[in-house]
Amino acid sequence: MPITIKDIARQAGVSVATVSYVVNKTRWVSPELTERVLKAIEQQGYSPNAVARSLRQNRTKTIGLIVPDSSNPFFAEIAKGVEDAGFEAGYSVILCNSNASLDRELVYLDLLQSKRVEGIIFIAATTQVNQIRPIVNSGIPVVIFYRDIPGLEVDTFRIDNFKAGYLATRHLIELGHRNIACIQPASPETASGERVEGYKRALDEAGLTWKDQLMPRGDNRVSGGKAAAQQLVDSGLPFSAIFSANDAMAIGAMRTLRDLGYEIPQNVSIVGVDDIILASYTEPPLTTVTQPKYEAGCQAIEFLIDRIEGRSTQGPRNVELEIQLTTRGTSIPYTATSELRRISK
Amino acid sequence: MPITIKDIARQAGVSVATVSYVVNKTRWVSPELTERVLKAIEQQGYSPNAVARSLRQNRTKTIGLIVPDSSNPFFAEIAKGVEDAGFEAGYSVILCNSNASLDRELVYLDLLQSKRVEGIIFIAATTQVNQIRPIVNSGIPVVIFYRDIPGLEVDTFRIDNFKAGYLATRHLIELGHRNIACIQPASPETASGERVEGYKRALDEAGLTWKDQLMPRGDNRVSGGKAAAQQLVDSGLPFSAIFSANDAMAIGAMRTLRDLGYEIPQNVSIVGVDDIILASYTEPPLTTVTQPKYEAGCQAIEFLIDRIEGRSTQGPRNVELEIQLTTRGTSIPYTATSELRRISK
DNA sequence: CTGTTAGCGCTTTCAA
DNA sequence: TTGAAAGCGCTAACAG
Repeated sequence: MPITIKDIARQAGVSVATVSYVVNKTRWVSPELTERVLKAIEQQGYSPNAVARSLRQNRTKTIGLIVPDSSNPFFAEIAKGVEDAGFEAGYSVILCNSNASLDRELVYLDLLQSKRVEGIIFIAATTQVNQIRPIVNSGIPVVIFYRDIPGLEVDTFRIDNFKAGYLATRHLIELGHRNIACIQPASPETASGERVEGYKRALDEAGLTWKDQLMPRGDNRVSGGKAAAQQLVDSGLPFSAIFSANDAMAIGAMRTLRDLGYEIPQNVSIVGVDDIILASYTEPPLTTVTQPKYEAGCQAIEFLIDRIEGRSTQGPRNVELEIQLTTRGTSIPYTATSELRRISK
Repeated sequence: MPITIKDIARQAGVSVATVSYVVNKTRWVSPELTERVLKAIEQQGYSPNAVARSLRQNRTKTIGLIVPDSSNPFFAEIAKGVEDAGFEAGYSVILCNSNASLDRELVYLDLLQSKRVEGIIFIAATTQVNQIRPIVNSGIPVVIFYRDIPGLEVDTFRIDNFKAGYLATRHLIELGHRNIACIQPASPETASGERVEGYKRALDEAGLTWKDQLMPRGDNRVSGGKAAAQQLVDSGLPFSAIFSANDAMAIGAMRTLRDLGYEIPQNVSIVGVDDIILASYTEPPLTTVTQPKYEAGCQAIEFLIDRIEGRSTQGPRNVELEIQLTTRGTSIPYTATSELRRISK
């Protein structure tokens, strides 16, 4: 039996309306009454019931954030941006991990709608995002990350994955590498599949060819990178550099190669994509293609709030996040030792 | 103007009560009516308003999670556990980053209370956590991490920080190290201050002495570890091993030492505490004292729900999380080369 | 300048 | 087996 507005009104000897008005400073109230109200609030430790307010005003000041895995540093950065900028604007965020499960995405989408969040930031785990349609049609603003939903009026944030792959590969080519392997994502349908296309294009333009045996697939995690690197070595083909479709796999590959006696970058150069936090802390630090994460999170919720508060009513905006090559320690010019193989220890 | 229960009742030709009963399966309704209701729901795309329900039932099925920084992998792991176990139990979580600001903690505490969350998991940024008192007294269940609040009826989760420092240092002593430095947290009042006490005790027991010059302070971040390592080297005193009060500083120290020409672990062994994700990915991987994070998050929300649902009404439970030494690559036996200094590059 | 009151959408008692 | 209606706590007309 928590304290309600009535209790305060009673003690202060005013109407509930007056209490509401002083709490919200939403109309002029005489100093005397104001003081009596504030005193009563203070004394009783009154905390206005936001649930009731939300029902009445039809505003929850809450948004939902759906990510595949909030403990993945990449998404954690985005989430932090969302939370920070949301806080500034007076919005709370409900954190939802889909764990890359479509089912769970659906459950959460329903839940968020039911809780009447005023907007949703959706980082879908698969390209199959049509599930979002009913929500969008119901009129609640949505921002989608890294996915394209043709024919849907939503703001989207994404990077040019093709360009990312292209930039990374081009960098290796400019360093003089000719035999450049590629660690691909498990499924070409994933967003980072396009990164591989960028890789191919860069090779093409340089008059180089790509070979299936030098393009093993991984599961997008560190473990997948390890397995892929093993395949690469097992193929027996020469290579002096690797483009990995993401940092996690690049890091896995680094570990395996080192375990097999290769030195990085002396024997093989590696470039990733994403610039996850781990990338700065490998030894040597990983050269990668950076994209904004925290900032993207901030911007996403700002877009959302713009729509929520009716500040932006035009058609969908598609933001292309800026990417850039961050040269660190894993990529060096091709030299005679680049393809040297150490004896396995 | 979203669809309400009335709209469904009207179309189905039943009372709103009946709609409510079929939606919640909370009393028997004849198959005919049930079907009519479900059809109407389907057709109109009705989503029950959880806000109204919460107001009526006085239950929000929501908990608040306050962490210093959700993008810090350590807290991110805990948060993931909270979210996962919360989801299983049907609870949503509002994510709150205090950014280590007392002010922001207070704002969030107020906000959560206002939103009528049913429980709060609070990872305070400072030891100054009395701010939580009013909330606890208001009757809402709270779980506190890593802090002690004498005289307050809250469940707490913590690790034995003294033991962590002791275990780590003991390990180095057993490896034959005699000159063991310590990188301390900036403020001895922080929880990890006790870790330093454990360090001292281990030295004492081994008949070793500690010197202030070999105990520089850092700011608990990677950068602080770098500065501290520099101080250590500048002191000119010999040391063959370092105990760092946390992993972040240990990682910073590793980088600086390596930059100064030391090899790790050949010239100096390092042990940290926390086992943050980065610790597995340094080169070599960091020896550290591990504590459960994801599991602790799960358990914390389960405790909370036990109280919320009245399943546990006894006095406060104080959980001591199990810690253990995880030996990886940065700690090796003392040898003649352990104190060798490389020429700075 | 302040108070009265309807009503937000839902659950649940009570009555039929 | 179902429905009518009160009421959760608050806001915001409207009235005075």
